[in-house]
Amino acid sequence: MTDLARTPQQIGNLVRRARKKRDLSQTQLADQAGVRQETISLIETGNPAARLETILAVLAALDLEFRIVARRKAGPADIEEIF
Amino acid sequence: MTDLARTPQQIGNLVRRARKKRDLSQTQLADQAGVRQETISLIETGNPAARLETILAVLAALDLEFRIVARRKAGPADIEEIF
DNA sequence: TAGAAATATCCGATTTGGCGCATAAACAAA
DNA sequence: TTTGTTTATGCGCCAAATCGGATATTTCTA
Repeated sequence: MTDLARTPQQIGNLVRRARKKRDLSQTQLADQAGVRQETISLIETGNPAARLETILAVLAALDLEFRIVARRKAGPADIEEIF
Repeated sequence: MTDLARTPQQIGNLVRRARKKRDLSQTQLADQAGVRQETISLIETGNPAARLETILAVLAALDLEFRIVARRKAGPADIEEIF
């Protein structure tokens, strides 16, 4: 599992994976993050216009957080992100 | 400089710092990111409702990127973020 | 201190998130 | 297949981002 998050799609995929790893439904995650199930669905499917604060709330609910780092070349471990 | 990005404010601060380190004006950064100078201003001042894709575009223009990691306790190095 | 450069604000228009509420569609299990 | 769960959509609404265009306002520098 890569933690590279360059696109809304990648972020959505990571959120979905983290949620499932914790055995949470979208509704449960939505409750914890203080948003609606619909919003989780949109984020996981890569909604590019999601609000920053919403993403942050969802990550926090998953015990995750963003880190800002220097852009690196996407390596072999990131191949999955291409498709 | 911490790369912890839990709030719109922290993200805004990091963007501003990275921009200045590269000696770019908001207008120059805005051009590179394909947004308006006003938008950069809003992001740097911690606009919580910024669009995800806008943030990503700005980070890319600064050769930065998000990484999603497990939430950690904010340590001494993150004190600045509190104020 | 004057003038320029940089940043913060404002108007009107368009677009869209996220809300409440509701339901359809997809999936899994019995 | 049937039922229950989960996820994706839909409608109307309000708030706000972002845009084009422009201007205050703060900051720096010559």
